[in-house]
Amino acid sequence: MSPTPARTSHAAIVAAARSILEEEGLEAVTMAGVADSVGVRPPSLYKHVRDRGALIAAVADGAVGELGRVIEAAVLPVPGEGAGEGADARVFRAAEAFRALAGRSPRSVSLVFAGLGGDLQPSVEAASTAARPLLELAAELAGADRALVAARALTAFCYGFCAMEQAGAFRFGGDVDEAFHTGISALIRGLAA
Amino acid sequence: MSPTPARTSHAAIVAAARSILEEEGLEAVTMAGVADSVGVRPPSLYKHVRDRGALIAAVADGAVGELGRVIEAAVLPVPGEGAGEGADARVFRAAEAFRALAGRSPRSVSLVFAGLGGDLQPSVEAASTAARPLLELAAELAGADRALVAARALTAFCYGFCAMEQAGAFRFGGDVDEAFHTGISALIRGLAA
DNA sequence: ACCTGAACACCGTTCAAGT
DNA sequence: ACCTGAACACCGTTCAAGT
Repeated sequence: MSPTPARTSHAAIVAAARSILEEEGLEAVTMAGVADSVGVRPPSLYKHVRDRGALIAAVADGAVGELGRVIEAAVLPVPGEGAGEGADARVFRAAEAFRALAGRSPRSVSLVFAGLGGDLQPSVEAASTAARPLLELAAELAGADRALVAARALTAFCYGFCAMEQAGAFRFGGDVDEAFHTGISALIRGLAA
Repeated sequence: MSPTPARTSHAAIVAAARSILEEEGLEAVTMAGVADSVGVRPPSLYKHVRDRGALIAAVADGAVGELGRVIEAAVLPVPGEGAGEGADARVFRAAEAFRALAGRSPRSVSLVFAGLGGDLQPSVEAASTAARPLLELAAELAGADRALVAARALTAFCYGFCAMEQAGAFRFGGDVDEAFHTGISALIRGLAA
């Protein structure tokens, strides 16, 4: 029926863009490069995405979704722990999961929080579903009235630390793992007070 | 003597690049735009800077220097405070100074810590002289053996928070000032323990 | 010694033309 | 309905030619 069946798809294009982003950096996600990677010519991409900005925002949406799922899984109380774990231990695990994802997909994570210099962010819907598990846990840790404030502080620390780590900003030697663990523990302790 | 006197300079070029960075973003700092702004043609820039990457690294060097001076000033104990201030109050002021600079020059600050997606960072020398005042103060706060770890945690929180704030990542309402103050206070309290 | 125009390979994006 | 080549305005960078 259709005169020309689609030779690619929105999903394939976004996936190609994300893998180029991680492997070569944001300035390498080029309409020509993405087109090449999905096997069409650059102008064809415009049948599936509005422009380069919208494509990058779609990548950010995917990344924030993955971050939300990773944190949601990390936050579950581990079974067989007797009376159940404290919120502090579960926040610690969430922070470790954040950092592990940042280690695997550093540029996607930067894209989510800092837009990497552009102004394309994930959609508010994607961001708010991703944030829910941490917000609930933050309420347990710091009280319902301070949940938003506590979640923001935790996220800021994790993002800032991981962004600096991945950018190679810790250049004076020393134990970077220890700095992360000391920092997140101090923050948790201070927020629980 | 010289057949053609210089019509611009390294300093003027870096200053123009920085102001374009802050006003229009990193992708707008273009060799053509910078050349136009200092009154020469693009090829002339290559007599003063190696290439666009080196120019942006020079902007990062200037920004990290300014950050160091701003923190150094904020960290001085205020005179006439009786027995002298605690390290906690002075760290709090340093964090506020960081955030104030990030409010004035958000893209320069991101450039310093995250390279804004590229891999051009400030030089190690510029970074280490800028870091010195905070490292000394961190030693007072957390003990000499934990100074580096504490300084890294404080910097990560400040940078992460400010980067998110400037990127517009706090989109669920609430009081952003309160989140910053609560977070930095919690971190200071936890690190002092 | 510095500046310039011309040139090169590359961008993102549009559009008329193909199937 | 989707894909394509050609075209446009723009990048960064090089280089021979001017003064």
